[in-house]
Amino acid sequence: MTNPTESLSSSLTVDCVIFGLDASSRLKVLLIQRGHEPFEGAWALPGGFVAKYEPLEDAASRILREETGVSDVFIEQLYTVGTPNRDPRGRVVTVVYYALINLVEQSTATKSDNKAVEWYPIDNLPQLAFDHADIMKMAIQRLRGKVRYQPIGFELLPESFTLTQLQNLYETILGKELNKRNFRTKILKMDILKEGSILRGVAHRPAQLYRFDEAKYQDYVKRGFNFEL
Amino acid sequence: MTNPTESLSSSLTVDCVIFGLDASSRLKVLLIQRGHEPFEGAWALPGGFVAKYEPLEDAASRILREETGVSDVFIEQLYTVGTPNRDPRGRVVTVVYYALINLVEQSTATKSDNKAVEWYPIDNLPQLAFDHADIMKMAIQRLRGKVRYQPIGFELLPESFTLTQLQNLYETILGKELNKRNFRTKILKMDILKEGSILRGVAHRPAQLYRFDEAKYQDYVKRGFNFEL
DNA sequence: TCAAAAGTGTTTAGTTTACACCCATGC
DNA sequence: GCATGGGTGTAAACTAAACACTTTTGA
Repeated sequence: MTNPTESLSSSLTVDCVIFGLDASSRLKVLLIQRGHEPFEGAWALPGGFVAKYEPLEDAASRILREETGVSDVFIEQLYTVGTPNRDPRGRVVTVVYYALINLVEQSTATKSDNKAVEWYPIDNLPQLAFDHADIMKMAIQRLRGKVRYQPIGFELLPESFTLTQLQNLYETILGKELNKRNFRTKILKMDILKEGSILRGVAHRPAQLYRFDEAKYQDYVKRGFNFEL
Repeated sequence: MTNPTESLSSSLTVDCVIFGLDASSRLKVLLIQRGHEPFEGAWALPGGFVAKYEPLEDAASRILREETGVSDVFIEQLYTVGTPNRDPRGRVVTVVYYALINLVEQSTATKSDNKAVEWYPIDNLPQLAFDHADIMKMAIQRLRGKVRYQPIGFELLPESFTLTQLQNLYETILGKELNKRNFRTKILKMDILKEGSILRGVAHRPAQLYRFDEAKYQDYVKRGFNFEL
């Protein structure tokens, strides 16, 4: 039952955990160094206020765009934190989103408008401000869980990718090695990839490029198919 | 980056999707009939305001307790909705939680403090107020997804239960029949149930009662075990 | 011709699926 | 003794795991 006649004044913000995969299949996250108290000098997740009539997800997309110049990428709500004293200045409720982008194709123009902005590998994060370390942990956990039964891994890769790249991605996120033979057999048997061109100009046997066939996948889903790796 | 110096005044509420399993393995949800505009007469999820210094989950637990008299049960954040016009009276941001309780053991004392309160089977819901139909859909989807890879189903059953009850629960939530033989083999092989007494006084072969062995489960989890059904 | 990564064959162990059957009880 | 769930045996089909091997390229 919602009765907003007696309204609570609190700050509503949105933070973004922006995951990016670099050229060498390292999973990174975008952090911003705080320029003032509290936590001056510490690194924090990019975030900002939700405007008066702004949908939450729009706010998240806006922040993502402001910090990376990127739009039209995977973005999804992660969790809402509202512990009363998480910000020393007063009560702040923050809706956290996470986004997945590819660092090679996207021009990762981290507009350095006099703020320090940095991509940090997720296994080597600095000290984080507020409760952002907890949030990070949650985000990674969510990514780990979700990547296994939803085809979101493709969001981190370039449009066209090799099976080895895909496997590296899964190995990075899941934190364990996978058997090449079995990985290939399994993913190809799902029949949700379409073949593209051949990646030439490498000092070894050229690889077949694939892209995720969204339409085909949706079709299979309708018929009860479940992605699972 | 959170800087609450310029603060947005908006209403922050918490709603609860309270799932309950009745004696005949029907999955139900607790709804409240609205006594005033907007949506007067329509059914809605129980909810209420977050107090000034109240943690979000405490608010959810409080509402759950107020409506059902129940505490110390499974409760988890589901999603935060904040579409600008979802409440005709102004902007309301709602953090939705879902809870799992057992309707047989818990005294489901739906304190009828002059409000109409009702348990509705999830496959036969009335017209819902606000965007609560969307929220319900999300909650069911989450329950469906989560029940397969987290041992949360036990939260809906009494402390002691038979394997048939457990299977019925899974069949209800997943919406499909499961093979008795295979279900039993699989769940017992996980070795996370401990045997209890025998359920006597029934007009058929008495059943072995089991209870979920939380400690053992946590132990297995530490060693990399993943619940999966 | 060699290094490096792409890509394939095949065996074995384990799991899932499917079906059929027996068991213990109250009425 | 029969209806009603509780509970088990087992064969066949399918997957997963493991390992070793061949292929194609640039330098």
